[in-house]
Amino acid sequence: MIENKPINSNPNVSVDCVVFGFDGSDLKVLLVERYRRDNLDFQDDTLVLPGDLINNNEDLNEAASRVLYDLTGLKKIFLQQIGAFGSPKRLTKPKDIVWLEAVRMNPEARVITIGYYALINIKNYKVRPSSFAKHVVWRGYDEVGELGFDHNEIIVKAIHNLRDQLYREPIGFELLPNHFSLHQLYSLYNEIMGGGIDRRNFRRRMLKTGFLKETEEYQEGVPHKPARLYTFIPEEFENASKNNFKFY
Amino acid sequence: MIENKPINSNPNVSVDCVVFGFDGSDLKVLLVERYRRDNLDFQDDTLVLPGDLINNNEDLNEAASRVLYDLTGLKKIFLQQIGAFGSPKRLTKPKDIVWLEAVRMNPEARVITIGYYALINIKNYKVRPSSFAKHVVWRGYDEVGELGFDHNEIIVKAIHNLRDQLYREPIGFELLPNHFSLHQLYSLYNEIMGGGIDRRNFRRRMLKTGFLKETEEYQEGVPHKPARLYTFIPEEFENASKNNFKFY
DNA sequence: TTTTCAAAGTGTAAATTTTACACTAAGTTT
DNA sequence: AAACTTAGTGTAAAATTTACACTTTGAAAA
Repeated sequence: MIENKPINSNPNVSVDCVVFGFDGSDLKVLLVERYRRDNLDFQDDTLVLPGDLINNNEDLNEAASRVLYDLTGLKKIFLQQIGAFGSPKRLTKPKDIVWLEAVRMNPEARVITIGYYALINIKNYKVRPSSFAKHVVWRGYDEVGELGFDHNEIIVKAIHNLRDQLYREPIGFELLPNHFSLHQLYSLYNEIMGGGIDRRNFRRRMLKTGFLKETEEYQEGVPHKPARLYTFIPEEFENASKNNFKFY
Repeated sequence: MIENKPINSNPNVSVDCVVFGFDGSDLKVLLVERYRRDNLDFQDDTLVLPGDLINNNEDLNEAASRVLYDLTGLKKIFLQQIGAFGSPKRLTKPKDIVWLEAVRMNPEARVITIGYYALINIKNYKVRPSSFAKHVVWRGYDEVGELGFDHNEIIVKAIHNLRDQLYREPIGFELLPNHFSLHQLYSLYNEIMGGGIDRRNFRRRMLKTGFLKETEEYQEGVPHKPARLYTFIPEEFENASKNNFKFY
């Protein structure tokens, strides 16, 4: 199936997105089965990151947003560029070549990809009932196995970047519902940072920042004392950022 | 002057390098006068970052290294990727278009550039006596004026990245001679971070890290007490990095 | 040779931040 | 009513960070 892309698709530059989601205990990554996505007529169980060639008239961020919209139906997803991946060998695994020849108009073309990571609230992402969803799968970020192309490398970089940002920018909230318990927030941080965070100290520190506001809502349907829900106030964060703020 | 580039030069992807140098008190950036570099027959006083289209068979880092080698004669320069810049408008200033039409085989091509920053010991960079050097100029990093293309944006990103890394990775030493005084190191950090660092505390902290070793050498030719020179021990840094090291 | 100048080099006490740690409270299920 | 599960809370010790000023040393000038 050779692509029927817009003529203005650029053969040399693509974007690939590491979409993170948090299910309450594990940090997951969204992967696609490329042979099903692309309706190939041969078997190939390779998983890859969602991605595509860019169009010549679109910005890189736009391209990444487009890819995510096509995949999830979501707009305004949190997106962060993590850099360019351009090894001349990045598309030279045997299966990758087969795939390129089946799908690309010029399979020999040198392709540089721009990596992004995206954060979505996994609850907002409704798996579409159509065949569309059949090629999509969530995997624990450290259990993805060997992906196609250089996509393992991109995930590693994305994780680094995510950890780096987690205590500098208020990005964790992107992965949670609008109203969340401190336990959810704690689990998220603890999971992303690889464990070892003290629960009480974490709670104190987060509250001290002043950009969590308590709501009058509580957890529901849990078989124990329900936790109070909090919400993140972006304005307070902006404020704090101006005046020598230290998250941690 | 249309370029006589290797055929395998990729029309859609370039690299641009923000080369930082430190002269003892100011952080400088290396810029080129593009009309002189490219022997154009019209006047154009625009300054730009050193950069070039990549070749199809070379890695992105290789391309950046090549650009720096061509410019400075130096190999093994410290290089760090800072990301891709790909706005469709990034080459649309009037003067930029004139330049593209004079120099590029396909001036309309969409070009994504991969930004790098490089750190060099300014003393090692001998301005070549030939005409080669005539198009090169050092400028204070915050006094570069309006550059061609989107190169101001790239510098801003480079500075951010540099500041970010300065206390995490031992990159400051790249800008200094092998043997340096603590005063030089202090000035460097203080300049890059925008001032306000306490001199005594800085000295203590740096020594405490354990990856500075004192030499038996002293400053020479200064009209006051000569400072002891130190040297950076990469092995000690690697060591410290493994065991929960915190620079700051 | 003495004085002057400029930067090198040094220590401490107070404030702040970080860390380690365990029991009571509240709601649900049995 | 008892048992279970997670929510929610405080403190003291240790470590780190901060603020701050005088003495030393060598070269240059007088």
